Amino acid sequence: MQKKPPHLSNTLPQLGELELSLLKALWTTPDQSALRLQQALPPSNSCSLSTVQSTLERLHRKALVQREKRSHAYLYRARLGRSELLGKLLGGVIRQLHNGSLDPILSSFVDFADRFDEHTLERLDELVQQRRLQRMEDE
Amino acid sequence: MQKKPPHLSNTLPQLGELELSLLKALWTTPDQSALRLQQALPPSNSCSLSTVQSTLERLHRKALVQREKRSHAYLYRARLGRSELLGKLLGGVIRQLHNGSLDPILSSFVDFADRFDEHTLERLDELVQQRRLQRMEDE
DNA sequence: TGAAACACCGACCGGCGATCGGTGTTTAGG
DNA sequence: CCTAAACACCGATCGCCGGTCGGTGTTTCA
Repeated sequence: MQKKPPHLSNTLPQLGELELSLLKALWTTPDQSALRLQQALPPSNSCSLSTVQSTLERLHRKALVQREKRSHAYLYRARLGRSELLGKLLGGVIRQLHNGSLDPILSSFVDFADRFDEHTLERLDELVQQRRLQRMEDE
Repeated sequence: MQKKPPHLSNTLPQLGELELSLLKALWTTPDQSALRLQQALPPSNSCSLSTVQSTLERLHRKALVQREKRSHAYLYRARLGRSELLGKLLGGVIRQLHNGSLDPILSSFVDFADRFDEHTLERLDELVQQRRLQRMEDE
């Protein structure tokens, strides 16, 4: 009933299934046309060329892909790598629940790593050490 | 135009702003009634009692809150702590982008921690060490 | 020059979070 | 016991978003 200053405050990117599929395809093989992308789509979400195009358009509006006119067709390319996007999404989720202290977040993640399998925690440790070293060098 | 086996495949919980607000309130003070929750709402998303009720209903359907009838009114309580929910959400995001190797994910997170501020990476390190010790003891 | 390849536009659908009013039903005070 | 307050429950509407096309131009090239 009431109006509300349109709901733009919140919102991490918010990706659908087809959008994700297309991004994945672009990570594997950059600079593809809409048609190529459509043809390479997993059968699970095959759809018309138009659908692929408008989905790419949406991704473009969200600044997740860039495109370049090659003769009269567009070639699309992801603007963020998988890891960067992941970082962004993690950051989004984290900011939503973040409460002043980061500890619960770090600890949730350590938890996650520990539960995932036998080796992930050690691997995380390695990466942390590696990053700390790298940081020292940079000074 | 085409129907599709309804879009239930994907989807991490997906929380809106009011839903989050209510969860936060319940984390701070459990076992509150809809009315109390409404009154304690930050002015930024104040709304009618009905709205609070149906939002709680949605959270209940999503199994994020449980409720108990106290005389004829409901008392609501979060089913997951902040950290648990965070873990779930992180897991959801990660599963979407996960590619076989977890490395990019761990590395994104280390990145995130490193960028956040000067101390977070060290704090993460501490938590990892702590967890590793704890794991050794458990064997 | 005509057909193929493509972009662009506008339309529709279902789902979801938000929002509320109205109508019951329970409860407790006088 | 009866009434007013406190509440649950039902259903309706809204706007946004992801997905889905068809149709109509426009460019390109054989």
